[in-house]
Parts: sequence; structure tokens; C-alpha cells
Amino acid sequence: MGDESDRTGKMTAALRKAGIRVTRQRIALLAVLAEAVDHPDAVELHERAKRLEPTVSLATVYRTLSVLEEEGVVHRHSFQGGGARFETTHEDHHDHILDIDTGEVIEFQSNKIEQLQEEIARELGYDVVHHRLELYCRKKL
Amino acid sequence: MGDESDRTGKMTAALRKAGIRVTRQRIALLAVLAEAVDHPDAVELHERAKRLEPTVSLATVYRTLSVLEEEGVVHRHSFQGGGARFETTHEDHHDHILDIDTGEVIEFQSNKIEQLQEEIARELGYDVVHHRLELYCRKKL
DNA sequence: GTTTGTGCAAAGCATTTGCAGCTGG
DNA sequence: CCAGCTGCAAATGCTTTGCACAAAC
Repeated sequence: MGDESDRTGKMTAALRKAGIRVTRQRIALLAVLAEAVDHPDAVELHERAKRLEPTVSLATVYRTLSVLEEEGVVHRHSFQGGGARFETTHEDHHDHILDIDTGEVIEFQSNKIEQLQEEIARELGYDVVHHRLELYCRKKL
Repeated sequence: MGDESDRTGKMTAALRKAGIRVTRQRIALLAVLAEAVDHPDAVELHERAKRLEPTVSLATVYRTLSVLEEEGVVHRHSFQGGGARFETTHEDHHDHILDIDTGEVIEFQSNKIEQLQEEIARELGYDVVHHRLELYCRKKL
């Protein structure tokens, strides 16, 4: 709980820093994002936020998510099937495993793969600006 | 030219095999796909196909692409920004580099990365069914 | 002749936007 | 106060679909 309000605090601070007004709707969304351990989509975030602040509209959820994304506070993922899903940015970069059957998202991290990517791009005359790596998987029996 | 009609031939064969009728519109689309070296989207494919067969509609392009995808004849890619882009399936599996500035697509292949992916999934109790790896890059100076 | 494919226009879906009113600083 | 938000509803962009006609086999 301490952690959670810390994160919310950091987020509101980020809003303030960006010269952006701190409204009831935005606070609600930030709280929801802070406590989310899954990777919810906009509709899901909207539903959760409405429980804290019934006046939030889906349009505002989208607008706020875009602002937060620009500020680097959240990441937007466009996995296969359905709409975008969001997560709060955390320290370490990571990629995702998606459980095909359940839709569950598992995070992982591989420096080796990262290095190989850079290497491949370099050999072809490119610099990697960002990448997308998703493993669509099924649980082993 | 021989190669190209070979590929078209293989594709029509694939249609026949799937018990699907071979129509003028589908032949046009197949020809366009066979000669495409880039990764065109549906609208672009529609425009090219219309040059061969003016009666093709965009709806049919989409419908045919879905059939071809199910038959494993083409692959659909959903890169960031804009709609889906298509390419004919070729022997070797590969991933993509996307030039952020030009939209150009470069293919590459890395067994090492592939192996690492399997390894990571296995350790977490998963089998990789398929994956998506895209490097969004900028040309080095 | 059936059965399947086609064009057209309308519908779907996720997301964005214009606008008149509300509200934070 | 007044710029910056907000909800609402309408608009967007890509893709799919219902339907009556056309064309494969």
C-alpha cells in the first residue's frame, strides 16, 4: 500500500512536472494503473477507474493514457488480437510471453537477445531505436 | 518471368487444393503478390490488382487475403502504425527490421535468437507456438 | 443448375476529435 | 477568472459482413 501510493505520487508528480492539471479523473486512472499487475486494455482500465470516480469517460481514459505515454509513465503494447494494453513503466526493460489460451502476460528479460538484435541491425547498417519481441506460447503439459 | 508464373501457378494450385474456386479477381491478386518484393498493405495490393483486373474490389482483396493466410500462402504482419501488410510465404522463416523513416522492410534471420527464445519459454514452462520480432531502426550515418 | 464468389454499401471495433460546458490553480 | 479538462456524440481508419447478382464447375 505504501508502495502503491508512492507510485501514484510519482505519477501525479510527473503530471505536475509536465504542466498538466491534476484532475479527479486522472488521479483515479493513475491509482488504477499503479495497482494493476496485469496488462489491462483501455476498456478494462475505464471500468476499474469508474469504481473510484464514476464520472470518468472512456475518451478521457484514452486521452490520459496518451499523455502518460508521452511522458514515459506508461507503455502501450499492441499484442495480437484486440486492442492496446497498458502497463506502468518500470525500471528494467523487458519483453513479453503471451499465453495463447488464457491471454495472460508474462514478462521476461534477455540481455543476450538484446545484444544479438543490435549486432544484426549494425551489420545491416542500422541502429535499433526500439523493438518488439513477443512469444506467443502454450503451457507445457 | 518463369519464376513468377511458377509462383502464381503454385498459388492457384493451392486454391484448387483447398477446394476454392479460381476466379479472375483471385488470379490478379495472386499475380500481384507473386511479383511483390516489398510488404504491401491491402489498399496497395488492391491498386496493383486493379491494373490487371479492374473489377476487383477491396472487399475481395481482404477476403482473398484471409483465405490465403489460412492456407499458409501469405503472411499477415501488423507492424506499428497503419494497417496490416502482406507477403507471400517463403521457405525460410525470418523476422523484420523496419526503417522508421522510410517504412522500408528488411528481412533477417537469426537461429541464435530463435534458440534463446525457446530456451526462455521452456524455463518458464511454455512452448513457443509463434513469435513476433521487429526491430524499429534508423539508418546509421 | 447449384454452390460459391463478388461488388456495393452498411456495419464493426478500437481509438480520436469537435464542441459546449465544467473546473482546477 | 481563464486556460485547460471533460463528457458526449459524431468521426475516423481499417477491416468485415449482409445481400442480391454474377460466374465457376
